Amino acid sequence: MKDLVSRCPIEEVMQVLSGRWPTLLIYYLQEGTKRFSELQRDNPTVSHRMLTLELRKLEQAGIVQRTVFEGYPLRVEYDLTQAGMKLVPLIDALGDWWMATDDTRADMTEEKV
Amino acid sequence: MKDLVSRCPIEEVMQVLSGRWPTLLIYYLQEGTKRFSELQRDNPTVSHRMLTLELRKLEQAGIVQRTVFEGYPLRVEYDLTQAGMKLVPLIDALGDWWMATDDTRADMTEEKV
DNA sequence: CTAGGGTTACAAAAAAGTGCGTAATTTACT
DNA sequence: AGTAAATTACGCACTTTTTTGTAACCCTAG
Repeated sequence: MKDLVSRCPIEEVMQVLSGRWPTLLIYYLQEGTKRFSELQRDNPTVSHRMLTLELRKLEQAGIVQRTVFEGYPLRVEYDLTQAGMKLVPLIDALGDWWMATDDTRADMTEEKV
Repeated sequence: MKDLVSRCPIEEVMQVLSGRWPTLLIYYLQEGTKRFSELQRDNPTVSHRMLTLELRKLEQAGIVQRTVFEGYPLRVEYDLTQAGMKLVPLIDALGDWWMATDDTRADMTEEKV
């Protein structure tokens, strides 16, 4: 992520949501408060490092709230913020659009015989 | 883009829309039919390689229609498909959300003094 | 020594940029 | 008239940049 001085809101929001993890994390956080390790379990293929990086990015973007509970072992909880929750239906709408346009699309899943 | 066998529509749609160019290209194509070179002019920083790759991806995803007019110099036109046009308001909604949540966000644009 | 939630340095992989080549016709120059 | 150059939309190979993964280390109470 370089400049983020794009003047175009769509470009900016896509900079946050682009990639494999952001929408997935939002999806899982939609289920409720989650701890770091729960998110790891929800998504076994994300590396430890990516998970921290992406959560930080979402936090900076005001989508995710990070709460640290001091004490040992350390506990950190993640939730969607108000803004993050408002984003959920928009992302869902994209998923719905994708499913609805299934037929109009060259099948990208199989044709690699 | 590796497998795209994700079973999750959101993951799949994000695989198409992720990155800097897809939404931008959709935005410019929304203005009407464009030729390759026009899109290049609309967006001076995209390399011709990326432009071809991204347009092909959008074509495969059923978002963009590519029409070749034989003859020399070769002419190729790009438009949004019906499905592509339906996607536009969803992307706009993301932009609106981004602007609306401007205040709830750690300022990512300046703080690098 | 473990758990939890990291950070950091280094390495591998993926994505993006660069520049040359191509086609057939038109325009430009001499 | 003859040759050179430009045009359009790429493809291909190569290099650079960016992103992601790996592994090691940190901290502290129990």
